[in-house]
Parts: sequence; C-alpha cells; structure tokens
Amino acid sequence: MHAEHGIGESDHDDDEIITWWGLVIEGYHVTNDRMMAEIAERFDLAPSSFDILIRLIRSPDHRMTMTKLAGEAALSSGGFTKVADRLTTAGLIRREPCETDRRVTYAVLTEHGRDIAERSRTACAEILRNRVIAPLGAPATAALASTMRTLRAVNGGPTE
Amino acid sequence: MHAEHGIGESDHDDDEIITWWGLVIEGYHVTNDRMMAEIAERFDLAPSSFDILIRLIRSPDHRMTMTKLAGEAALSSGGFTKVADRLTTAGLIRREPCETDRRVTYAVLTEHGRDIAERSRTACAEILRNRVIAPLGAPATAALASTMRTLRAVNGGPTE
DNA sequence: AGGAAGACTCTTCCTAGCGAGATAATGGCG
DNA sequence: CGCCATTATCTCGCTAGGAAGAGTCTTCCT
Repeated sequence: MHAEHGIGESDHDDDEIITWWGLVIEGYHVTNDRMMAEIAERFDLAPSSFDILIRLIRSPDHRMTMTKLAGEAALSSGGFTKVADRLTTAGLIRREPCETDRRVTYAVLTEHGRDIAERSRTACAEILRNRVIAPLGAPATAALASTMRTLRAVNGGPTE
Repeated sequence: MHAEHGIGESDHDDDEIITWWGLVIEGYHVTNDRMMAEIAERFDLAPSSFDILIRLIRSPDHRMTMTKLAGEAALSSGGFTKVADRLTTAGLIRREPCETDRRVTYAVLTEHGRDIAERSRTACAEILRNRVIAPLGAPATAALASTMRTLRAVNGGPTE
C-alpha cells in the first residue's frame, strides 16, 4: 500500500509524537475550559475579562495602561478595546485619562470590579487546588511549572 | 487597606496559584500557537483543518463520519460543517454518502489531502521533536504525558 | 518654534466557531 | 403499515478576536 519509505516506519513515530502532543492539548483544554466555564457561570466573566481583572487587581492602585494590559493578555489592540468596553459596560472597570500623557488611558478597577475580581480569584484558586494541584501532587505540580517555563523559553522566540 | 481576612494572607496564596496556572497557559499557547502558525504558513492549514486531516489519515481507509470527526475534534456540528466545507473547497477531503444509512456522510481524504496530511504530519512531528521533546528531555516528556492524562481524567467529567 | 516620526487608542472589516433550529432519514412500536 | 422519537447534517445569526488603518497626542531633530 505504501510505496516509498526511506528508512523504517517513521510515519508511525510521527504519529506517536503528535498523539502525545494531542494529549497535552486535550488535558490543557479540558481543564481550562471547565474552569473558565465555571467562572463564566458564577461571575459572568469571559476568559479574557477574567484575565484582565486578575491582572488589574495585582497591579498597584488596581490600574494599568491599555497597551500594557493588552500586551500582557496577548490581545490585539482592537480586540482589547472591545474587552475593555465590555468591562466598562459591566461597571467593573473605568477608563481614566493619564494626566502627563494625553495619548494614554488607564484602565482602573471600580469598587464593584474589585469585589468581583477578588471573589472570582478566590473561586479560581479553589478550583485549581481541587481539580489540578491536589490530583497531581506537589512534585508533579512543580515539574509542570518547570516544564512550562522551558517551553516558554524555547518557543517564546528571540524577540520576546 | 484590606479589612476582612478570616485567617492569614490567603489572597497571596490564591494569586500564587493563579500565576502558576498562568504559566501553564502561557507555555502551552506560546508553543502551540507558534507550531500552528508554521503549519498554517507552510501548508495553508488552520489548526482545526490540520486536526481533521491528522485524524483522517490515522483512520482506516482515511474515512470517518462527520459526527465522529466533529466529536473527536471537539467542534460543534455547525462549526464542523464549515471546516469540512473549507477542506472540501481546498480539495483535501470529499464527502461520501453512507450506503447503509442515508443520514450519514463520510469525510474521505482525497489524494491531494493524503499528501498534504502526510507532509504536514511530518513537519509537525519535526517541530515537536526540535522545540518540545528535545528541550524537555525524555523524563520530563514522559512526566508531562502522565500529568496531562491525570488532568484529563479529573476534569474530563463523568460523562466523557 | 515647527514639522516629521512615533506611540496610543479606537474604528472597521474579516474569519472562526458556537448554538438553536430546520431538514431528512432511521428504527421501534402499535 | 404508519406514527413518532432519535440521530445526522446543514443553515443562520451571533460573539470573540485579529489586522489594518485613522485620529490624536507627544517627542525628537533641526
């Protein structure tokens, strides 16, 4: 059936590797999607919105510039504008102009936004503890961090 | 500044956990996105299209029913129809009606589709070898598989 | 000063994919 | 033999997010 194979059955090896990575894809997505679905249900937060809130609440004064936030969340400027619009409409953040550079606007958590951010953060950490860290155990948890740091370093590219 | 904390500084712990998971998210996406970008550039295949091709080429006779493919690729029926349309337009698959059950249609790799599938599979495996498996080393590679299997088992839900 | 170049945000258009409902075919049951 | 619940697929409308470019403001260079 198959005609030309230089040496051995390398198709099979390729397939095994891809299957291995497919396992990574699936494990990651199953876990993350389920967690995000729960966050969405309980707090009405899309993944990107949750991400923004988490970054803001970690930030001094719960404030960050649009560009920095978009960059950290790996969103395009256009995409980020819409996320910011949604959060603003929901009353979770507000835009504040920068006083020293009028091109810049800050995104700032509102009181309500801070509340939602804190509660969703707690919920998210709880889910991670129960459904990720506890099942894996401490050694595997640490190993996973190390692995992911390596992957990021290798594939993050020389420019990042 | 913060008023009510039941016990200790649990905010910080929560944040640490979420940061840890953020590392997983980032490591995964950086790696996978870069790989998929390369597949897209070299073979003009979107991630979902590539996924379908890989599943088809593994399948007996390079043939599978729409529903089974959609389920394995975790696509909705509507979403899958469009992916199948794209692949059909590109001449990579064709639809074939099932003879015993006229509700069913098979997706079958065309000759061209088989060629693209094989070449993109080789390329993908090569990328994984160079940028994932080699940097991690064999023990971490095996550990990652084990970790991801655990996560899938825990979070896949009782229904899957 | 003053104008060119660059930075920040927003607007517009485009594609991917989800979800509800429409359509069609199957198979069990009266 | 015909009814109806079930299953497979497709159609349509919707939202998320990317890419390119416009508008505004700042900074640098002369």
